[in-house]
Amino acid sequence: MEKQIPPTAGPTGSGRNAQADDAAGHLRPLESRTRDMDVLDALADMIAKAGLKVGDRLPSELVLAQRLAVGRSTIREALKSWQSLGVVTKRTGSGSYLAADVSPGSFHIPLTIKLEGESLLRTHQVRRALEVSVTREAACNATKAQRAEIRARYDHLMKVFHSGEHWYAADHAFHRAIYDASSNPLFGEVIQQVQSAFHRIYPEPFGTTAIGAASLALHGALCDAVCDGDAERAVEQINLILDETEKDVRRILSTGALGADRPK
Amino acid sequence: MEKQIPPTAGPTGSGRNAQADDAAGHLRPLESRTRDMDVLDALADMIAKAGLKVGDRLPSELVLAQRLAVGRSTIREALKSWQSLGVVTKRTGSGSYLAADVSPGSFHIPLTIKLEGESLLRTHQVRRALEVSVTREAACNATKAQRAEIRARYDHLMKVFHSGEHWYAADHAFHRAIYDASSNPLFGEVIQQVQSAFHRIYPEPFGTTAIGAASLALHGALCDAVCDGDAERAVEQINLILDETEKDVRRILSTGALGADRPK
DNA sequence: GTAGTCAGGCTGTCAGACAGATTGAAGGAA
DNA sequence: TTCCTTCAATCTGTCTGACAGCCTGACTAC
Repeated sequence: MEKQIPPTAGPTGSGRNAQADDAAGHLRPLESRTRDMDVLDALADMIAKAGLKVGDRLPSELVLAQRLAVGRSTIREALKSWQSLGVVTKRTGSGSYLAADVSPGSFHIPLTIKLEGESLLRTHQVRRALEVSVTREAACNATKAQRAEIRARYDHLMKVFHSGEHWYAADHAFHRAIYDASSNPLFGEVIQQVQSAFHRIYPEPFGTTAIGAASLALHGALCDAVCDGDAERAVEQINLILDETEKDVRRILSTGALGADRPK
Repeated sequence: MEKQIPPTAGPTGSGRNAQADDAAGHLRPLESRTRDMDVLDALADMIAKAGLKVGDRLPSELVLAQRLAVGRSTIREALKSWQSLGVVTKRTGSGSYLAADVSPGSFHIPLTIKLEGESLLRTHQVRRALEVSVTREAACNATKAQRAEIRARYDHLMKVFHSGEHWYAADHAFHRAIYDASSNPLFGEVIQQVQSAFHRIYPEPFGTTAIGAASLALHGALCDAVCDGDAERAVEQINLILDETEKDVRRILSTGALGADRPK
């Protein structure tokens, strides 16, 4: 609560030699280039040039070490970094597989979340804040093709729902179409990551029982509003949908279905 | 656009053997317990029991390896994980330092962001969505002590500003007090992480030139509104503040101060 | 009190080794 | 032919030992 910037807190020098302190205040700790970082840069370069896609296998650690002329430990530490950041997945005895886009200029930040009793509700509130914004943007800025895509996704969701199959993926695709239609793809990224955190706490697809014709109707209204470019009505609808979800979350919380869950 | 869940995509089985697919849909890949994870669990336990705080130094790798009866490589890989997740900071020749709270039940998710021309603006838009919500919550739910804290932070900011010293830390502390006053600490976490991404793209404290009496007045109005519990006015003020910031961002973008920046 | 020097501790990196998992191909059975 | 078993090559996970370079604190000189 007190020291916001533990490292490099530095000056705030109050008194003598103020000018020197002031000058030092403009300095930032220069990151000592370690070897792992160089390895990661090289790998990112390799991935781009070789055109590796998500799911593709990377060369073995031994090969990478020999090619880059570094020890295998260094390669392993570099890959460990990417692994914990979700960029690659490692399979013992098999290899390392690309799990996210490493297009030049994409980077990764870690997000720390405390898991407490009401964390489900909290992630949901964060989601709501973002969903409202992204829905408004989508309604205002979507192109014609994007509106068509949204409608197609909704039609598909409706079909899947009525067929009695799993609606989860279709619902996901529908919402994702809305994220994509907003001019800011970052919203979708953050929402999906927050949702993934949500589902890491409570793994069930969740809502399986509650979704029904009512929810589907809300989705339909949302689809119409976004496609019509009616931002206010769209926001209203997404809030209603999120209200339903929140009701589910509260029900889960009250039944205490969430126990000694220890992620990671 | 199609496969939302690349790993474990599984069923969506359309047709025969639907029930079997249905059952499999409830399965999730069980993470093979590797040694690093056990090490991290042990470390988290140690940190909790020893009461280590942010900034404290962890035991040396050698000591940890001997105590846990594992090789130093294993310790190093575990710490590498935490390092890339921002939980610890490593200093060559010195040791590993705790950089984030590892309270039992906190976990971390990676966030992938693509860095493009307008990414500064995009992170700012995400921040706005979250700031608006957190400000509203803070205005509605803050306790008396929290309101007092907010006011104290503002007073401090004003003092620092008028003294001509660096206002960056004080401004940060002021906003953070508002995050803390909302009943949902997750907002603050996400905002700060998004901001950290922002500053990784554009490292300057930024706004150094633009902040002035006008911005300070806006902060004052925000402080008053939150302390009065006037949510609507508070939201209005935070939007005005963010408008100013956004103006700065657009100025930076237009001057092309952002060049071949390659984070990580 | 400031600056130089030095020893001990610690991290970064490498090489070599081995167990266990995985995979794809060879070979045998139906 | 097709399916199943077996097996060897490959790869990751982990450990050990080693050395260079950085950091820290203590001691010393001015």
